[in-house]
Amino acid sequence: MSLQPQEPRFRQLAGILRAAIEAGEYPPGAAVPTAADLGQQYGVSEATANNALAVLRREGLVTSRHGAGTFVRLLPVIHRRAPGRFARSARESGQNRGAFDGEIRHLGMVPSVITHVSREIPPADAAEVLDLAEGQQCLVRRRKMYANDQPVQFAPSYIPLDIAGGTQLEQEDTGPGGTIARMRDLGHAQVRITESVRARRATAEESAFLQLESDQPVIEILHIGWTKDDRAVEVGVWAVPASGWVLDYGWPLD
Amino acid sequence: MSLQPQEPRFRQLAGILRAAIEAGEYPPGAAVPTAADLGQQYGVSEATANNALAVLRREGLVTSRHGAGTFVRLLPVIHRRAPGRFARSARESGQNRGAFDGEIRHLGMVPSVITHVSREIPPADAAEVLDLAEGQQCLVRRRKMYANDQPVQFAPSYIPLDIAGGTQLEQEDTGPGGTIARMRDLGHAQVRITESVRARRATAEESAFLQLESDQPVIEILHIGWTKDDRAVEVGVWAVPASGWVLDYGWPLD
DNA sequence: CAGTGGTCTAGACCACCAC
DNA sequence: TGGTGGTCTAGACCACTGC
Repeated sequence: MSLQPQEPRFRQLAGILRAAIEAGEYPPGAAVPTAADLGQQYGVSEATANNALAVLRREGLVTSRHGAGTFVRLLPVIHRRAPGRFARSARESGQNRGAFDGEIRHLGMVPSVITHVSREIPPADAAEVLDLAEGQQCLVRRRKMYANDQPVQFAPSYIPLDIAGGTQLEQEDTGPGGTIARMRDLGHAQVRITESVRARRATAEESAFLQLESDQPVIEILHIGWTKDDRAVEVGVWAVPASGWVLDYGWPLD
Repeated sequence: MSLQPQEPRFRQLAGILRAAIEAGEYPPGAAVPTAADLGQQYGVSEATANNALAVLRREGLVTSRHGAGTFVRLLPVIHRRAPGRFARSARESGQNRGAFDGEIRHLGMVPSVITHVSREIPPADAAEVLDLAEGQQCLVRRRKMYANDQPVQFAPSYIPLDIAGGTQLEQEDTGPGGTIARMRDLGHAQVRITESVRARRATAEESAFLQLESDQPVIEILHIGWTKDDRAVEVGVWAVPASGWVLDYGWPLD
């Protein structure tokens, strides 16, 4: 098989491989041919074949293990149902992990979450939303979420210390109903959620945890919980691999 | 200035340029140095410098004009307020363009929209949501949206012909309140909206219109309008450059 | 140890732009 | 016509993997 000169060779080759993967010729977990093999087979240099594989890596369709090979991604796309997940009914099935649990189990995978709690100076954007003075600490609940032990979401949340200091919110396990229920108990009931979604390159921390290679972007969900007097009392700067998730939103129309 | 060997040179160089751009050293619209200049200055090959520029291109931070140079992107990030834009109050300021108009003008830019109406066989995903038989046509309202004459959103919407055929929905101008108001007049009032957001690579059509180079992904918004008997009566498969937009959602908490 | 991924260089070629 | 973007090759080097 040979390549036409109209579109760049590496892009054509990426297209051929993409089609083969989507057709199931290389099932999830399987190794795709090495750059050397591809170059041989399609009459291009190894560098060009590598370039084609890099395209697929950036799309999240394959992952490469240095020295071992290039493999079709294992994880199916995860759907996240946004408004529903924070409803009281969803929260009461286990500390706000109910929604994530369901979404992952629905795909036949085993979910797990590791929460690490600390006090830190939040990143500038979170500090601004929380209206914290420069350099002021807050509570950080850093959740790391996995499906079948593969990292799928990095979800740090920031809560002001005047609300959370010394309370159960500083425990790893916040008990039934999760942080939202505890904040309500403390007199800081959230009545409104906003989420701002964007694609951006990953931070070093996100990249390390999510095992992102090359230049795979993430989708950032800037999650904010508001009280009835419009104070932001919980801010989440959550990141998922851009290629691996679909975010579902819905609302009634007047 | 020289480069450390720990991180790949092209990535370090991309980081230096990114910092310079964000610091305003190269303001929007300005040309960044050519690959040859960068190679000279930082002691790397031209190919490596080009690779660094490719990183920034994929991030949407710069755009290249073949034969002319590489320039810092002109457009600021556009915020899209999702639930509010479809409320009756927003719709009544001019055929559903009220929300987009406001968002662009808010950035000090001039919005414009070109609508093209036709009958076509919709893409498979839209056909499935609309519950159309294979090969069956529907109405397509293809909206192309610009800010300062630069394309920013490609927004085709699909409506079944048993609803839209021969009605004002087949006109380019749907009148006050837009398609939602006309569908209500026709007895197909939408009572609920869902939107599914994902990042993916652009189709050929999207790529051509949005002038996406290299492998810039888009954010797809799969917008669905539902009637009270849970029929999907309007499906939009809308695409925006992933690097140029923030999507804002919000909802009340019980 | 050989195979593989990943980076880098030098040099080449072509298309396109501006002058 | 010269500068620039973009692609491609051949060849090199190193880190890492699995045997």
